[in-house]
Parts: sequence; structure tokens; C-alpha cells
Amino acid sequence: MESKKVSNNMLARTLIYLNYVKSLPQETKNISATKIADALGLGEVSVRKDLAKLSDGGRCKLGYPCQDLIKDIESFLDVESTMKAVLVGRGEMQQLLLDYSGFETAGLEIVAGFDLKCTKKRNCADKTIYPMSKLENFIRTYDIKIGIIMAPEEDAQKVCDILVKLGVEGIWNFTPVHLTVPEHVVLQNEYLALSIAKLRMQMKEKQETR
Amino acid sequence: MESKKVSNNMLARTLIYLNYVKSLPQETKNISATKIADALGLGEVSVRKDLAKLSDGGRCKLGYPCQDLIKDIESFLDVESTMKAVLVGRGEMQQLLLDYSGFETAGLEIVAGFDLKCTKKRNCADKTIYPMSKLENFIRTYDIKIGIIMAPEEDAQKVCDILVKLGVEGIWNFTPVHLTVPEHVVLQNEYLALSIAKLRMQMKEKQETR
DNA sequence: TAGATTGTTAATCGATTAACAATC
DNA sequence: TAGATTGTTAATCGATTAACAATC
Repeated sequence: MESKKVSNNMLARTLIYLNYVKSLPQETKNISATKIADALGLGEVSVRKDLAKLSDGGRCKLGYPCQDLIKDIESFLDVESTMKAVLVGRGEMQQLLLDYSGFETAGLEIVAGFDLKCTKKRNCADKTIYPMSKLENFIRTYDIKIGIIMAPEEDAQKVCDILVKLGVEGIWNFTPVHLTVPEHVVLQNEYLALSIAKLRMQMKEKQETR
Repeated sequence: MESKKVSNNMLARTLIYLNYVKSLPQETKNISATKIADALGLGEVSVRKDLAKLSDGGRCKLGYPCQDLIKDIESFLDVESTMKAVLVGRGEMQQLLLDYSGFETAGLEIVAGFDLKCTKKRNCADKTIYPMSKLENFIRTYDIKIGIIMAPEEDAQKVCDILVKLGVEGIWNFTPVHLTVPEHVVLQNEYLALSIAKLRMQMKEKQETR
């Protein structure tokens, strides 16, 4: 399988397709690129091209069989296998992610939380939050590959270093800190401030053109 | 002031510059595009071009005076004025955002939370979470322009409609639902599943090339 | 056949990169 | 002057869009 480079935009669109096709009523047997594009407000040709790239179930006049398309997208995104992750951070901050169910459909399971400050384990949603002293053992035992960082800024790099040392291969960073990782580790920054900036900028543009 | 269209990528980089320049030690008087590029692992020419676009304080051989640069970036991002927002969702999910201090530097203040299920107000961090019945009055009183949605998927569109009806001009959507908003409202989707997909895809690529 | 749709090939657009002139 | 740096102009690259042929 020649895995061509997937552009960021296409990856984003693909997730949106998956979500949309899954949300269609059961009785919908087929769906066309045209309809998807209309429903989601995307360019028709973009959608057609994306679908052609990730599935060959397209049939003239009919479109794609919904069930096949879902399978093809999931296989394209490789979300059939779930990766396990731990979440390291400060107490209050973790609640959201530990509780957010949307991750599992994206192939990520947050197994447990780790708290920088507390020394006693406690529960949150249906997950357990442990003190940092348990981290090493936990990662080794459950073979965790992804670490999520939600620590205060001043601790972020330290937490990152610990996770890398313990063998984590991917870091999902929610702090605004620019982390340094060795080359074999993948760093994904979740820059929430960027979304705010985008939102504000668009609102400003809209106001100006009125 | 001719506000040229800013590309998404440049906007993202700009936030990173701001963060980086702010983190420099006090005694650093000047900073050059070259040094920023090196420190952040970005292309030198990109950085130079970005800085030229948002500031004219660049001096040959010296670079940019840090303080001026910070001011220029902040003015470019228009973060001097803070916009007020409310956060509507389910109890556990809100904790993170209500507690996250990083937003204020991006010009966003989450004033209060609203809970779809609870009927009694309570506190979280130093913010208050109200029942939905108080939403209308609150938005009107404080002239809230941004609504953040963290509701369960089935409630998302309903919450969105309510916010729009009450006069909100920007929606920051954390649910995976594809929301529909009228043309005068700006919708910013925070698609966390995309980050997971990116992270996983990169990790996969790295493993394959080993 | 006509129409809806796919999928491909060519054209356009925008962003990044490369090359270079200007300046202190 | 030499070197570091800025800022601009031209070249490259990639993604989107447009046009069109193929198919059921």
C-alpha cells in the first residue's frame, strides 16, 4: 500500500466526511460527493477527489455505498486500532479530556490521568487519576505510546522529558509552551489560542464589511 | 489600514512568535528573524516575511526591538481588547476551559459557564456556572458576543440556535457536530479529533521509516 | 438516449522558498 | 570595508478549481 502524503486539509475534511456519513439515517444506502459537498458547504470537486483517493467504491449515478465508505474512511484514517494514552497535568484541567467521549471514535483511549500536585489517587468520570510517582510503572505495564500534557507552563517541558524518557512516542501538547522533543518523538501542539485568534479575526472582518 | 488577508498558517506562526518573544529574558533587547527561525525550527525566510508584514521596526544588523515587536504583534492580532464569552455545556466538560488561563492572553475572557442539566448555580475555579434559564438575561446584561459550545452531540445544534438567537456573533464549537449558523455569525470548529488523526498518522509514518 | 455521477487531466491560485539587492 | 541582517522580486511547489471524458 503506497501511503501518499495526505495534506492537512484533506485529513480535516476526511474526518468531517466520516462524521457526516455516520450521522445519515440508516435507510440511506448511497451517498454522492455532490450531496456531501452541498451538505457540508465544501467544494464539490474537492470532495470528489478526496473520496476517490480513499475509496474505490464510487459508482456512476449512485455515488458511494454509505457502509463501504465509512469502512474505507476508517481504514484510511487507521482508527480501527485504538492507541492508549495517559494525560498528565493539573487536577482541574484534566476533567474535560478524561470525560470527552469523542476521542474513542478517533482511535484514542485515555487510560488514566496523572496529577502533578496530588499525592493520593482519586477518580474522575470513570477514570482514575494517579500521583506522578505511579507514572513510570503505569506506562511500562500498559505499554502507553501517547502522552497528553496539560500541565502549567513552567512544568510542561519537564513533564515532556519524563514522558519521552519513559518511551512515549507521541506527545499531544495543550500548553502554549514550545516543547523540544527528540527526533523519534512526534509532537502535536493543540494551540487553542489560534482558534481564538481565527474566531476574533473573522468576527472583525464581518463587522467591517457591514 | 488595509487589512490584507492573513493566511491561517501565518496566523498560527504569529501566535508562536508572540509566545516566544514574550518568553525571552528581560535583558534581550533585540531579536532577529534568523534567531526566531532557529529557535522555533521554522524557515528563516518565512519568519522574515511574516515579521516584515506585521511590523516595520526591523533594523539591519540588529533585528527587531523585542518590546516593539511584542506590541506590533499584539496590535496585529488585535488582542489588546478582550472579548467576553460564555461557555455552555455539560458539567464536567467545562472545568478545563473555565480554568485555563491561556485564553486571556489571546483576548478572550470566559465570563461564566452554563449547565444544560443542573438547575442550581455553583462555582468552578473562580467562575460561576449557572443553569440555562439564566442565559438570556446574562448575555443581554453583559453584552456577550462569543458562545462556546461543549454540549453533548445531540444538544449541540439546539444550544447553537439559542446562542445565535440571543445575539452572539461568534461560536466556538468543541463538539464534533457540523453546526449550521446564519451568515452573520462566525463559526470556529475545534476539531480535536483532527489532532489525534495527525498525531497518529505521523507516528505511523515514523514507525514505517525505521 | 439523457442525466447523474465518477474520475482524470489541465489551468489557476496562493504560499513557500530561493536569490539578491539594500542598509547599517 | 565586511558582515549581519532586512526586505523585495522571481521561481517553485502544492493544493484547489475548472473542464471534460467515461460510465451506468
